[in-house]
Amino acid sequence: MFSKSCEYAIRAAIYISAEGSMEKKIGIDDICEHIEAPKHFTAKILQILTRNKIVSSQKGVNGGFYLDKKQNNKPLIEIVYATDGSDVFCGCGIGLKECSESEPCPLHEKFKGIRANIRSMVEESTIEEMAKKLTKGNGFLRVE
Amino acid sequence: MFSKSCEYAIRAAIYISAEGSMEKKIGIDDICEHIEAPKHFTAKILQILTRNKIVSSQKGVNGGFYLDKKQNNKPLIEIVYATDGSDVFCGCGIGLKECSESEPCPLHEKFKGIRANIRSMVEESTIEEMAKKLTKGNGFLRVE
DNA sequence: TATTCACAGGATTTCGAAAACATATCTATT
DNA sequence: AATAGATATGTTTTCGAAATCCTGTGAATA
Ligand code: FES
Ligand code: FES
Repeated sequence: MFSKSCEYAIRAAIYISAEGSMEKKIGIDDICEHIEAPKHFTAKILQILTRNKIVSSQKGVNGGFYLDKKQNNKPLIEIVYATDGSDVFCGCGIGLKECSESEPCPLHEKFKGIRANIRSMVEESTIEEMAKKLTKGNGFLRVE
Repeated sequence: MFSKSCEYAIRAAIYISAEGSMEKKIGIDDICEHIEAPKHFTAKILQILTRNKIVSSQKGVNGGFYLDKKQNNKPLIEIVYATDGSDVFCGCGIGLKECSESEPCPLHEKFKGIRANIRSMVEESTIEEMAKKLTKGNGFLRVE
């Protein structure tokens, strides 16, 4: 459904939101350990999020990643767009070059509802809301 | 969501159901042209469907693929299981090693509903029903 | 101002899904 | 029985996502 990049991106953003702040920036090693993701690859993905102003970063000593108030309130869909583009929300469920109402695949009617649900899921969930689950102990970003 | 193999498999099965019969078997070239899929790769996938008794095949002159009455009534989920396994129906939405109720990811509650819908979609749609859309002109397996 | 820490960014490698190839096997037809 | 036409099967190649490596750049601190 989502690419690995996107999955890591969502997990990383939530972790940074839960653990970090303007005063307490989170380093890449810390992030990767807690979300169980490959370091260099994750660093690259965080670059993308930073360029898209979804997370903030600070170079140098005591540097790291953090989210400001505005960024905390962003919905997850922004992360999906930044990493995977809009394909998830408009592609055909069984691989037709394009999904259309005029030449729909046999699954189209049932699938477009699901696609809309996926969109709602990431559109209506903010990074902060997800982070709150972590803090409360109701959510996890890695298992074991 | 589904792998390329699975997408081609679903499209191929529906096409065979719509166009073929015990008397009129469908060849690989015919199939690939009408569902716009790579020939050799699709042949390999049809092997899998044949081994899993989802489609029937006949070698030799005038041979090809077809579906008997029982096979026509099978739900698409059997194709998904044969090609992709059960991961789609039980994996975590943001890539945790495993999805569990005891250590759920922050998206778990919202995602498991979507996952169930995907399952219903392929569980409640039979190959024959999908094929019927083609015959009626309400469904397509390739665009342009 | 020199040094060190941590992110930024380009270049490269790895790995598995996707695709192509080559050969074997089976069957209707002559 | 020989042949031609079709699927079956094992092997190899391609390609892009995923992951790594290496160097550059900015900021804090001593
Ligand atoms: S055409 Fe397949 S989902 Fe719309
Ligand atoms: S743990 Fe992520 S979907 Fe269940």
